[in-house]
Amino acid sequence: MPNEMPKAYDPRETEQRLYDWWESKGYFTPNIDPNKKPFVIVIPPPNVTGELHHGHAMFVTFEDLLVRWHRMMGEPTLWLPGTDHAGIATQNVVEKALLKQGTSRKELGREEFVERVWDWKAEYGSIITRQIRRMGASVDWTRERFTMDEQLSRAVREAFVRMYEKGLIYRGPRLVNWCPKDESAISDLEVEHEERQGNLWYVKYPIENSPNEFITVATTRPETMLGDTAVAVHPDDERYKQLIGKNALLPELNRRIPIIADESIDRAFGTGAVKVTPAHDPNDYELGMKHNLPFINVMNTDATINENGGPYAGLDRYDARKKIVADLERDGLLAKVENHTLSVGTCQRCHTVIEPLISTQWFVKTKPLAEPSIEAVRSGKIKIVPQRFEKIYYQWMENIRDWCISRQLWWGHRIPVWYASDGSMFCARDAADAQQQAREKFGADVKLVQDPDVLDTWFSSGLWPFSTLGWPDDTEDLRYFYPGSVLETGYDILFFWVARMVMLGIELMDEIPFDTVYLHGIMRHTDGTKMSKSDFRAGDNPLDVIADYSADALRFFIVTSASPGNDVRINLEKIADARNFGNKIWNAARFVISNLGDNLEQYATWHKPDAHELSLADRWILSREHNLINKVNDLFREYRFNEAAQDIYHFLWDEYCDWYIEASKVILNGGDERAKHNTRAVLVHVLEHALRLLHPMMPFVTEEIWQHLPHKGEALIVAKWIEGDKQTDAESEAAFARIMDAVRAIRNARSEFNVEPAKRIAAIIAAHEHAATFETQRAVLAALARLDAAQLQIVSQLDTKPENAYAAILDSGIQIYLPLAGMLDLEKEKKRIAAELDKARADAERTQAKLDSDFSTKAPEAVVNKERERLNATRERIAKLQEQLNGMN
RNA sequence: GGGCGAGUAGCUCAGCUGGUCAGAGCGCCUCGUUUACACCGAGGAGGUCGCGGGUUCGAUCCCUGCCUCGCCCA
Repeated sequence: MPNEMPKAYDPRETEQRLYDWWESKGYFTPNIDPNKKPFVIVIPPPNVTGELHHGHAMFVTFEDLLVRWHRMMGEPTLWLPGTDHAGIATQNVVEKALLKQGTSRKELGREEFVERVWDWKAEYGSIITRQIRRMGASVDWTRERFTMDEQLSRAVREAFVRMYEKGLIYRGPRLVNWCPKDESAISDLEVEHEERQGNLWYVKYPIENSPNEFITVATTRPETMLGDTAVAVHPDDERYKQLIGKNALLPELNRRIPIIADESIDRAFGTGAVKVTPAHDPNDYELGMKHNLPFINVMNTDATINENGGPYAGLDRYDARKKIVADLERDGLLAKVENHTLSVGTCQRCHTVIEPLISTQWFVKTKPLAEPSIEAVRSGKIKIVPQRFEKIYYQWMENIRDWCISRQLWWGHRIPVWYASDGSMFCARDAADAQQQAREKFGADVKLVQDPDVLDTWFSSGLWPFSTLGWPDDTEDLRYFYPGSVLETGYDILFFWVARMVMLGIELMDEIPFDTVYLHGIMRHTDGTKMSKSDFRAGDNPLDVIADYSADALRFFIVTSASPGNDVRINLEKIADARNFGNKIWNAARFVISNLGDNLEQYATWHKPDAHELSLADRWILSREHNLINKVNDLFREYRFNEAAQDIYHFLWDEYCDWYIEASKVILNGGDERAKHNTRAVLVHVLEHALRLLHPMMPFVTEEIWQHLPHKGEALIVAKWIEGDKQTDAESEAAFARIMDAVRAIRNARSEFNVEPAKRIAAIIAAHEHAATFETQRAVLAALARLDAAQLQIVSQLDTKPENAYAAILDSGIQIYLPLAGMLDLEKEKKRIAAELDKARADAERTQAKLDSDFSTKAPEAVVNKERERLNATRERIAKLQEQLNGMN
């Protein structure tokens, strides 16, 4: 098996097979060990509205990375999957689908409609879980949940009842955001504000008993005039002072309304006088409360004008607007019309312009919940990463308003409140309990009717970190896995979801739901638009990208492209590059395995040979590997996964493949069996360690390669993570860096002079104090720079300069001569050397000036020393360049 | 009105607590059938790090003002 590695890695076959294998082995399910602290993430449950897009791939990528990392560290790791019923959103998509089928929600009736939604949920729920599997998510499917599961629904009722009994949930008429299309209230958060072009109409309101006198008000919504119950001006406004206390006559309806004064009126807006419509505007609502004005609702739930609108009753709000404006104009009461940009609120789900409407709804009193939630972050008990989101969190929490949680929808958790015919209200965990309460009150059984409304989806999502673990029951899972560890999600649902979980977790569990919030950015199309389920475009489905490039490639692209908290644009070229990377390490592994000989098993365990038994390249790559391990550990802990990914990429591609493997060929093709053995061991060991570091990002290709490599243990997914406490070997790194410099210089010259790639050339290297080391690397130099080993001279000093030779003088002062007789143009060479000399001199001068300045007294000693050393090296190089130039004259 | 983020090579973007940091990938140019890989290898060109001040021995990275774009909240 191990040696049967095809030339190109085939992810299509591999990924599916490995996922099934992992799952069947039970690796995704944690073992509850009371002696260990578990690592817990609950999935942000995707809405069952439709298929997942790349934005979901983003959370899968980061959460799976965290989870695989912690699992490898030996922590009992739970990543709990599930989906959200997404009340209003799902109801909307199903309604749209019904419309296409020529029917409608209302035509079907509540029961039949809800059944259709369950069908929808079944279909898309399974598509979603299939998508999550294909992305490689190591979630514990044995604990999969849905927000409308019976147990989770019980949690919702329990939470409602407890909070109701505590006075944290109340019911009452308030001005709410009303969506006329959904015919439901929505919360403040579900209103999206957008700038639109509109008009400002100036309307003349006649003054009572003064037929030729008017007060002109400016309004952006003339139709609400029907509900006006006052005109307001600023108390100090000289223009209107004499009118305060008088009455105006509402045009067209001829209602008598008072002219009142209030400090909040902006004298600069319009005419400085405004109409007051307490039942249809948030500011006017406040004014109405303050001045005890009547509240006249002029609209039906579908935004048509109701009977209070007199002659306009029955008209749609915009038709009414047109007619009212026309009538005003006819009556000479329209002073003027201006263009005006205004901000309108629209429904997040259906983009209908929302209508502020007075309606009896259920609310959560949020202040008492927000206070401890603010404190949880302020005290550091909850950490938000990146930290800048903490400020945003505070701003929202500190200005929080009560949360309207009732929805006039059919899909969702019914509000657990029952009414008797006299209006008495019974909040209960179930119908029987409500009946019992009623019996106690009335002394007899009475007919009860349950509140027809359902709860805001986010109310149940807010319970997700504990409802999924069995709450309100006292389960083993709840005791062991709550509170969770990290809550990972997009910053766009910080308020909708994260804040609510914190509030409800603290309130109902008396404990924060997680200690870290990691927020990632938004996935965007190439044109910068946000991906969304409601605007699903071709190419948005991760499965399509996975089919073309592999899940590993998609994931690695996401990890490398998403710097913490920043948005990402989907980029197929980068995904292709990530796929190429997988192929690259696949082929590196093929090389390694094919060079191990027959007894592979001896390389399954790493025994580090004594340093003197290792080649310079061996020591170098081991040190580089240790450096990588330390860095990746640091970066992982700081959630800087993109930087860790870049580091692993460059380590494997540039250092391991381009340099170490190439250097190892010298030994592998040589005759020193002992050295061969050691190099093989290093090749396996370093690759195996790198695979462990990479596994959380590219789980499939790493596992597949790992299974081919000699290894101890059953699977990479449960192999031990490598902690970052590794010693590095600065001396070997510097020594090999000089070899690399020499090779690069020779390659550069070869390229510059168009030396045939296959041609082996002669070289003289004056390596000074490094001559002995260079001598040991003779074969490596010859192989990598394609030198003729027989004509490679390594000396410490050169008595006479070779004639007609290309000269390269490295930063380290090492001189390299390539006898490229016949190819060299002496004059050109002089110019080249002279140019280098100029550059070096300028550099030295700059450094000297720096050292002569306050720099040397004020900068830290280490920094100053570094500059000094640099200056010395540059000076040595200058001397050698000068010498070279002199010799050419 | 308040707040946040972005403006770095042709493109897409990295750059941690200020000290070779001016980087990556792609694209571009020149070479290449070297027995892991053309989903590859070698070499190369390319940027006054939005603009103006300031702090500092030293700023892409800190402060301030401005411009452009995006987002959130009211």
